[in-house]
Amino acid sequence: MADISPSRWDDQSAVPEVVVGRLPQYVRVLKELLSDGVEVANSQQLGQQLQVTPAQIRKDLSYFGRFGKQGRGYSVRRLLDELQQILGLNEQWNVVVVGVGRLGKAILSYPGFTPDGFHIVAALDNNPSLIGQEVEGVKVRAVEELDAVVKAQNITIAVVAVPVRFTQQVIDKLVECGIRAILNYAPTSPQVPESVKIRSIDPVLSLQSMTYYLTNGSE
Amino acid sequence: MADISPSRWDDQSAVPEVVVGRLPQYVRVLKELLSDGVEVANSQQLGQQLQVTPAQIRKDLSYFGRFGKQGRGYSVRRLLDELQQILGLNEQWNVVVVGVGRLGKAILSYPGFTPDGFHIVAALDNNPSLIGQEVEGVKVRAVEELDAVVKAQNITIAVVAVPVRFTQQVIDKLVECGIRAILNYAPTSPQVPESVKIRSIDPVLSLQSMTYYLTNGSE
DNA sequence: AGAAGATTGTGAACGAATTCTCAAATCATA
DNA sequence: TATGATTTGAGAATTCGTTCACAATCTTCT
Repeated sequence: MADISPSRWDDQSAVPEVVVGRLPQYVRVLKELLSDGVEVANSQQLGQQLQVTPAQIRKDLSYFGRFGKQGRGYSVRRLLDELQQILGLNEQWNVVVVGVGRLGKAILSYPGFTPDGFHIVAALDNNPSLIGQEVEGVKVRAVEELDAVVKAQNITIAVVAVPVRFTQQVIDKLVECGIRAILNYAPTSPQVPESVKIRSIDPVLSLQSMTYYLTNGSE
Repeated sequence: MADISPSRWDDQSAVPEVVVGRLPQYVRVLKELLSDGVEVANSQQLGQQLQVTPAQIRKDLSYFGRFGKQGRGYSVRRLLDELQQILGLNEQWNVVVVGVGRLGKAILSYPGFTPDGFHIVAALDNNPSLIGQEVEGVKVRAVEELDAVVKAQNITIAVVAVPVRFTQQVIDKLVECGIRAILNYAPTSPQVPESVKIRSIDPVLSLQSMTYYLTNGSE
């Protein structure tokens, strides 16, 4: 069954990570077009919306298949479906939030996750006065219950919103429990094994990379 | 005064944007090392913390000067100072938040901006029942007052936390007022002129780019 | 049905970013 | 002060990502 591949280090025709990073944006735009009643769009039009070249869109899509029609363009509905399939956006993803402080509460009350299939089904904290309380319809439980909660509720994704000094140890625990995707809100760059995906939400870093241009820009 | 340059499109020895994007992370790590009492660090050690190769750190820094000593490494304090200087992090940056809904309020109450020199000095909304109220010590004013507020309070950076459908028009207004750095929290990719820097905070996009690997990963 | 026009998909060319490599510089030790 | 061990800085080599260019294919119009 398996290929008689000599070296097993690198994957087949691996899709570059930058490409995967752009697909969700394509999905966004396609959804918008669809709700505007647009049935067909070509790479030129898509590129305009997204500020990328038509060639890039075509090349990106070509990693996954042939979704367009020459002389015409892409069926918005078809392409949207395909991309959602590729990204796994048809599934429901159960999410645990670790850390129910100011930030964690804001995340629990953020209405933007659910419409895209990300369901926050559990919340953990180590503050005794929080444990047992309900926040946004989710009962807060002790961090010690992590493993049980992850297994019981079939959780695959974790959102981390704990103070910096706890971040690494929390993430280590998450990895132990088999979590393979982490969204980190703490202002630090935690270490994870290669097999685990992590993205950090870090507004201060974003600001700091812009002040460079404000300081050194045209003057 | 101006150079007699034939084409004025590209800057001198422009620093790649990816490099600028990494500098704030270097600053983070250096601050941590300093507070741990570490006086000297070499590119190997820095790279370990940051998950980048030593060569990359040296190359990145070489765009800005020669900060290290052969056979020894970098003075943590010196390098930190230099990078903060380069990024303009010694200055105080005044920030306006546009949109004081759930998200805007969370941003106003986020304690992570101030220690890094980003001061939220104004908040705008178009909701009459919010205007005039104080949120986290900042009085909410009407969006119409944008221009006056930006001028009066010497604001250079804007944070946008309005509903998607208002985002582009708000950003257009900000650009008109001379704002040149925008941190956008709305789930959309707004268009800005080249001279304006924009970064988007978009947790859903981050999640969606990870589900790709959960769906198509090792199986 | 045939011709003219549009647009994809993809190999090739190009450009950008990362990593390699090593001379030059510094430090540590005797 | 000389020797050996480190480590930087930066050109060269390499890898990675984007854009070009065009054959193949589909649409539209007469």
